[in-house]
Amino acid sequence: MEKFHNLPLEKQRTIINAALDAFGTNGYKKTSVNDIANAAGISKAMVFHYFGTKKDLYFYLLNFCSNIVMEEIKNKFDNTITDFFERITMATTIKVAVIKKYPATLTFLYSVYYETNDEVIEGLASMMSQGETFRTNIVFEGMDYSKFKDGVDVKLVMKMLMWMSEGFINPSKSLQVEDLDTISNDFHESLNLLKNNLYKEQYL
Amino acid sequence: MEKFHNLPLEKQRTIINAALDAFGTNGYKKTSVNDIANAAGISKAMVFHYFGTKKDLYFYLLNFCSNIVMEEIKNKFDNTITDFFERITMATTIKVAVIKKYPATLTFLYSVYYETNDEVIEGLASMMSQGETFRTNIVFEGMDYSKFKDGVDVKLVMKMLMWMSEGFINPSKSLQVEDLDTISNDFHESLNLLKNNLYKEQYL
DNA sequence: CTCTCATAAACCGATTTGGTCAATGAATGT
DNA sequence: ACATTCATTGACCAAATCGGTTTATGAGAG
Repeated sequence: MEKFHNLPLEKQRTIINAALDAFGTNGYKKTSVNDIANAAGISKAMVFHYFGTKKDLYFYLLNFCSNIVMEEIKNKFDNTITDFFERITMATTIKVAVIKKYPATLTFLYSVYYETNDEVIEGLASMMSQGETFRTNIVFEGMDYSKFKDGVDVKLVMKMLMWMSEGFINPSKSLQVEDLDTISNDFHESLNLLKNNLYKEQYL
Repeated sequence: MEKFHNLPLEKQRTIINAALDAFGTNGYKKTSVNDIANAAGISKAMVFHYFGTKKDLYFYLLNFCSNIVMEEIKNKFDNTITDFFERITMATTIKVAVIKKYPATLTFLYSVYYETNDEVIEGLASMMSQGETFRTNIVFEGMDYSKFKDGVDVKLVMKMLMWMSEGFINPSKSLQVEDLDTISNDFHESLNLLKNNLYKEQYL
């Protein structure tokens, strides 16, 4: 692996992006090392030279993405914030930051979650449950629901926002990084719109 | 093709579902006829027996799905409805109906939209543009935006709803058909919530 | 003028690909 | 009872692709 890390950072980025994108969209089995090499603009032999085997590469990426996400959470997550919309905004900001670093990170992790291939699932189980509980905790735990107008079904609002953020960072849509700021602005404006209309007036 | 249509309908369904699912999740090139045969519980030879070639099957499915969607639109679409939320509700109802008929229809069509394989793209271009303009027309054309409260950015609401419906029918999420009614109920309730809070009082 | 080492093309056996074909066997007509 | 039809499949085919290795090249460091 030292071989890989001796490369110029830009080249590392290119290769990692190519690999994340390939695995993320096609899964472990359907992704060939050739796919990755071609997308990265290097020869297939180099991939093996850097990472050993296809499986090694896969787990390297998994570890790599986990670190990115966790680091971003460590930097940006503030559990003292109890306001519903601020929490969501925070979560989205984290997502956007991750995507800006390596665009296919979430697509890849998402695909890992649904991976079924025998050669890799064994190494996945532990990490999965961990991530799952973490994710729900981060969004749901300790939030202040009291600011909503009476009659507003907060669980429903939550679901709406889940759907929105799923559509918002839809993997399949060839999301350009340049558009990301525009879109995330729209998203934050949407949150404001909701807040303005669903919170009691005293909290606006 | 007569061969295929002589099969019991249930078996046709199984095969089509398997093929739509496979092509939809893995694209044309990465989907092998074996994948489809195995998922459908028949031998690979039968697939060729029924459909000729892999490419023939692909275009058969494309035509099949287009028909399903268009038929459902013909049945359920009412362009005299100008109310924003009723329009959205209608569109969603159509989507749900399509999914109930053949769960992978939209996933498949979505994947066709992003297909890049040389062997098939040529046959796709015309159908694509057609579907695109149709879809935007169906949602945007002739809608009455005047019922919203002043200050509500209708375009933004539109985007929200787009995101919601994307997340709502997220292909990757292993959406069970049994859950579909529950989820679509939630979706409709969400629409009501929005309507109640974004429309001028006189229109509630 | 070496020695090292990143790199890619050529190569390896094994598997998989799209597609065919012969053999089976259940149904049908006579 | 026998012949015919035909859906179905496992075996098969050449060609491509698979994960992975090896060899040849060439630029850079000592």
